[in-house]
Amino acid sequence: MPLDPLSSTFAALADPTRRAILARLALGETSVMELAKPFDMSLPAISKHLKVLEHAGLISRGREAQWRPCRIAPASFKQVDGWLGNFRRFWDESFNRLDGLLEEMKADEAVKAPPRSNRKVRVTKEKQRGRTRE
Amino acid sequence: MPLDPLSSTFAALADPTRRAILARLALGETSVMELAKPFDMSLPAISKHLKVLEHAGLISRGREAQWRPCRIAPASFKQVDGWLGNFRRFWDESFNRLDGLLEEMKADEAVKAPPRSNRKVRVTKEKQRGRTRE
DNA sequence: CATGTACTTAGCTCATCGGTTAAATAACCT
DNA sequence: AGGTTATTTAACCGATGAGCTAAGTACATG
Repeated sequence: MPLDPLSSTFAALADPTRRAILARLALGETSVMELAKPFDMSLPAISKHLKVLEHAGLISRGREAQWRPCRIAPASFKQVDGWLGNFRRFWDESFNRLDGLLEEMKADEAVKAPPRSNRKVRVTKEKQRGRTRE
Repeated sequence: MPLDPLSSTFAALADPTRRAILARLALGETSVMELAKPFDMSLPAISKHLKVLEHAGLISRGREAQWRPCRIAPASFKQVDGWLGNFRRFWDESFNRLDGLLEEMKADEAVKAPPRSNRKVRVTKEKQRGRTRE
């Protein structure tokens, strides 16, 4: 019965109302009432959607007096992107060129420049998104 | 009744069996029988899963004699990644540094090197993933 | 303390989903 | 033609999911 995290995250994303809520939250933290406004739907329905999103790790909630403000939670988004990365080579042509490019950059760096900052090393590590396995 | 494309794609991804099938297909095109082997599940069940994946645009299928080989279809993956891109700033720190970095690179390039290849221009355009709106 | 505001929980309905078995279809191989 | 292999369709079942209304909880304020 306890669905694995990735499954519950994808399930949560499979609903347009919930994706719209996330889109709203991308603009900033807000209350349940505020989130409910755009939808022609009862408040309990929204409440359920929020519970699903929370359970999926896509949002987190605080409490401020009688309000329960919601905000985007990064972790599950990151996990989804990580999973998606296993397939990135199928559709992102620049992804396939990236290894070569990084090699070239590192070679350039090593020969012609002292590490005047660590930014390029960072790039080699951080831009290699989407290669982690499930 | 006709769910929007993004919803049916996410729904299709919300099942571990289907994600496992996709993982297998990432290794290469193969038949239904082959795909079914790892699972303790009837063949019709697999057939249904494949139909869901196909409907979601995540796979496409050919026909070769009595086999109906399946392969990854890029389009829906790309769409998911595009949608996810709207939220990338919440979890990918390098994403926030990317604009600055690219500016710096272009500046460097313009001053110190003739365009011995177009690779860096390409990067500025193609690495700006995840900024399209739904 | 009483009332109002912001939510959540409970209990219901109906549709969809993931699985089953049994039967049908399709293409190949004597 | 008749059999084997690969895959789908049909019909069913139990569980889950999205929506509703009505009632409950929590905090704030007059």
